[in-house]
Amino acid sequence: MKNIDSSRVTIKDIAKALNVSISTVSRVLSNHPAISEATRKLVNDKVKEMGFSIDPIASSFRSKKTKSIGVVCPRIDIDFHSKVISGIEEYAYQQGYQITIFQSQDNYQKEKEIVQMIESTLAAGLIICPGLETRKYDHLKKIKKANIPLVVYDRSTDGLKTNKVMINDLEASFKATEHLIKAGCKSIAHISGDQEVSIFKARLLGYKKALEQYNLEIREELIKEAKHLSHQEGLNLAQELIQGKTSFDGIVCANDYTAAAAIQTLKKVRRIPEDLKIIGFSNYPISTMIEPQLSTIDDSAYHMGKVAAKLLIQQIEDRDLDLLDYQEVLIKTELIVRESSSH
Amino acid sequence: MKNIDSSRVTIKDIAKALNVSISTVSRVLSNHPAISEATRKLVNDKVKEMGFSIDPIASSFRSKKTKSIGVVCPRIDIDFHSKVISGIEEYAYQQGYQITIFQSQDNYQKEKEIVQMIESTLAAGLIICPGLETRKYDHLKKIKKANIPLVVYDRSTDGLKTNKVMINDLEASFKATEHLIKAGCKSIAHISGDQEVSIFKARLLGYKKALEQYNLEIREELIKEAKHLSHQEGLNLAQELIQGKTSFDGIVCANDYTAAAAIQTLKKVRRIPEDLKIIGFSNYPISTMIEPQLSTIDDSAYHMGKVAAKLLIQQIEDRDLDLLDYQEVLIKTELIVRESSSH
DNA sequence: CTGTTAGCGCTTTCAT
DNA sequence: ATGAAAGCGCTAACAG
Repeated sequence: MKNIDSSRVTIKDIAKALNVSISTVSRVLSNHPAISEATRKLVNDKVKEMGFSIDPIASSFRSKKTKSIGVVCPRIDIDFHSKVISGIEEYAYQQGYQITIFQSQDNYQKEKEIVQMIESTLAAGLIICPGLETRKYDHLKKIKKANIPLVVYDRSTDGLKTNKVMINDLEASFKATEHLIKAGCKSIAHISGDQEVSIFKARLLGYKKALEQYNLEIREELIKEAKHLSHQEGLNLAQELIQGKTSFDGIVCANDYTAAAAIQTLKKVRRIPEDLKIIGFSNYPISTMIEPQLSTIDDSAYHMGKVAAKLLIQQIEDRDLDLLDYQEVLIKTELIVRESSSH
Repeated sequence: MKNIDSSRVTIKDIAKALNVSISTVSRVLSNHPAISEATRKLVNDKVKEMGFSIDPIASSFRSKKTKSIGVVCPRIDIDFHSKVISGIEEYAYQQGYQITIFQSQDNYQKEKEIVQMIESTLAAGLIICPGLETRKYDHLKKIKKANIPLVVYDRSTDGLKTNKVMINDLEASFKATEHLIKAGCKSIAHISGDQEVSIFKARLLGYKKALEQYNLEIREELIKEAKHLSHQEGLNLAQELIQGKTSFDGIVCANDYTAAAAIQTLKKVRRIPEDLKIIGFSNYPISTMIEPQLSTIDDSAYHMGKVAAKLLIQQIEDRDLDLLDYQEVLIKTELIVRESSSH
């Protein structure tokens, strides 16, 4: 009758109803070993009967621990990030964690602000994909210093020793290029991404490495940089390639938008895949909707999210273990061969 | 020297350093009016000097208020939801709120579980897009009863009186159909979505309403349901339309994937837009990458997120106001005319 | 195995 | 305009 309006049942209410101490109730709730089966059952039954659920705020306040993971990415509505986050959420939820999401908009100031906020919020951990502008990592070093587990995904962070989950971009791009070579291409062009960004640098390197390894000449005039890897840029660069004087029979693109653009532009003047083979990167929805269907590299974004979450939660729960250690996980990508590169 | 390792500076430390009471410090921090300018400045300076920031957990614990908004959607990695969430995050962050995200996977049990958890977490509010399986709204009614502000987005929830933000699907579909009619189409087909889902029902209704209004006959054999609105279904249904005996000179599709499929299939046998005009729905990236470029309806997902967040935060902060009131906001969509329907 | 007790950092009356 | 003090619900020594 007392709690009729205060709505929330507390462990005190449970204890009183059962004539035990609040510690006993608290112990049952946290699965403390030193509790008899009898009282455990008694308490658990009462908990159900009275519809009690623990107040997570009070619990966090007291224990200085939360079940909340901060996630920072440039934008949520980018296909890749939304998939990664989906993976993070799924794994985290399963493990009893919640995720709180922030968008840095690739703005360094905002990213710092967010990270600082997360630090002061007593988050259990932080998963972040640093923005394009981010060159210094002091904000993340502070997180480490504050002893908050940290995982960086997708972008490399030179000089920051921390857990990282990344696509093996170099290997993936190598595989893509090698695939075209094995399909018979002798002169392969590359539409690359912003060379200020490590993953796009890696994709260019993978392309070059494959050419070298198979004794094909690297021709700079066949390498075109698309800063934003947009469809429109792809259209323009494909046109440039056509107009250039160096002939080519294959194109490795750093994403599927530019690859789709290349297909559209080039299929008007060449037969794909007979005379020209094209491969993209990321396995966007468009890759199956274009004709010919686009071969590509699946970037396993969803899987990456799961791995990032797993790595982080491991750290959170093994907090007492070797904190100085860190690992870099390279996610394997999958070559998906469709019509645009078949032979 | 005392706090050298306890890391966190508290209001107590500030108070001690200044020889004022903790209440004074607390008042300054919460902008209480009854504080002299002198002490306000004194405290604020010390706060900066000592690098103090308020402990949000302790604050929430004491005040029973949080700055955390729960967001529940079927999946984050669906283009539409990721855009809505992006909008929510942007507005919420600006207003000093954080968003905690959950995926129901369109699973009713999981959705209930999540909502219950959010309720017990003392969330400041909840924004939800109910899953496809959800037919009962008891879990949401409980949220309302617990006095937690609630906003539902995208899906209608019959029988639940609450704040809603929805696309005006009927009007949008009407506009799309009307556009084809005005462009000269006399016999228009429709590739519809799952008719168990209210928004797809509304799109079908909008289509029919337009035909009626312009005195065109509704022919059931020109209406094809694509349960999942996938590209493959689009391919199949476009084929069915070709093979049917009823001729048509326009197609209104319930999304861009099926519309893209229709274009691909039909441009082999008809001239688009000269002999056949096609319009999609949602303005997915693919709509500008296909040839001819696809006319479509922009669903303003990002804007919808902003509006949802705004509505919710209004409620949170005007908590004392008329709680029984609720509003339904219909988001205006935009007709985007591209090549596939021009005349 | 169980109970007693001391707070965590803050907000908020109630004084003055 | 400021201070004193109570206590939010829970955890975790410590004591038996």
